[in-house]
Amino acid sequence: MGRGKIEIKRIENSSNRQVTYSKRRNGIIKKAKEITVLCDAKVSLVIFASSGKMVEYCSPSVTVTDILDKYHGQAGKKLWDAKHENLSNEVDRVKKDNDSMQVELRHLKGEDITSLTHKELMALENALENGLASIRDKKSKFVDILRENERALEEEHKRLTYELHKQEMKIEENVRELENGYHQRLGNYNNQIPFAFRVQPIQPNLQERM
Amino acid sequence: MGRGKIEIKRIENSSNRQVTYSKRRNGIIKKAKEITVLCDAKVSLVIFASSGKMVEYCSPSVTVTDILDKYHGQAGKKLWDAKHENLSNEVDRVKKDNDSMQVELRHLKGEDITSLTHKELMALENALENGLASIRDKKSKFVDILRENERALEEEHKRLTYELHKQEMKIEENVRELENGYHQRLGNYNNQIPFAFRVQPIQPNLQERM
DNA sequence: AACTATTTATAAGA
DNA sequence: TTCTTATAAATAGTT
Repeated sequence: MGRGKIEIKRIENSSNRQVTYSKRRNGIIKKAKEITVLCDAKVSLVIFASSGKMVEYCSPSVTVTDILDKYHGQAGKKLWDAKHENLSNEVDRVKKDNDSMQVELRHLKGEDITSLTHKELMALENALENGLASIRDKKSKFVDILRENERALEEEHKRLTYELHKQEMKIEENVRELENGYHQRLGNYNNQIPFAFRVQPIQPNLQERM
Repeated sequence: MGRGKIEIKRIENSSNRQVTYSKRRNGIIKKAKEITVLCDAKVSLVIFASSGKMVEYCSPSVTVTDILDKYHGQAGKKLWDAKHENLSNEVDRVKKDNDSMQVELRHLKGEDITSLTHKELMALENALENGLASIRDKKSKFVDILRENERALEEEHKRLTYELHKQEMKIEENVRELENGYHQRLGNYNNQIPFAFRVQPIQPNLQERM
């Protein structure tokens, strides 16, 4: 890639060699940066000129630890971590917090999101907020209604039970009276009963209100 | 240097990213070898794919030990700092995660809903939908229970009404009989009444079931 | 260090 | 992954 093709062998002219070194070194470092960004890769690059001068490139987040791990197993990591025990502990602690919150979030959250436009989202947000609010409202009103219905039914039941009981008492009284021969009071008694025991719907509009 | 110019930014398509990684990794290694030969340089090159897989190139006669020795001399401190910085960054990053999750939780609970970003809104939308679904579910179960209670009460009411009606009939019959002078039947009649009108709780566990 | 003719690398498409 | 090929990028040699 130049005016002429070159063989890959040591450049004997020291000045040319120096120039080529400089150009290619920059080229390699540029490539290293690019692959880091383009491909999510991590690069550790160290180049020594024949003069002994060193240049290096490390992707963010790549450390010597990574290289040490390769050559010395976990020893290197442990060595470094020992010096950063506090920091590591904090990382672990906060990560634990993170995990528990992530669990909580996952419990509260739904499926993945398909791509929507901003406007659609805003509209959806409003709709959902309104929906939630009105549902909560509706729910609580509904519950109130049902509770009221229930209360009314229980009321009615008590009343009927009471009326029945009263009825029973009167019957017993009638029996006693009849046995005592007070025939003339039965007519009055009969007139007192029917009103209380008319059969009628208790909550005729209950379905509508739900 | 391809069919089209590309921006140096993360390649989102993972398959393209993998292919590009593979090509460029080979390219960088080739360049490293070339500069080694052409310019008498020494190169240590370690590349980690995002998958974690590592490849490396070291110029002949350069060992990692050599490089580490150099580091200890020239750049050791820098690397130590870099390591420290990485940990600090990680702490910061995880703490940031924490904060954002806390905010998200608050949002899901309906607090601080104003001023949300696009993504937050999308996530919130889903969460709200799920919340709605579970509320509806809970609501409908609750309604079922109340409906059942109501049905039972109406059942009871009907039964009581029926019993009262029966009672009334019998009373009328008694009246007729009394008027006709069938005094001896009243003793039997009196024995039939009490069972039906015992007062008892209709739904003793109603509160629990709500 | 700039310039540019050329080579080389590689993005996109099979 | 590998091959192909049009094109972008790197760079050898020159100024």
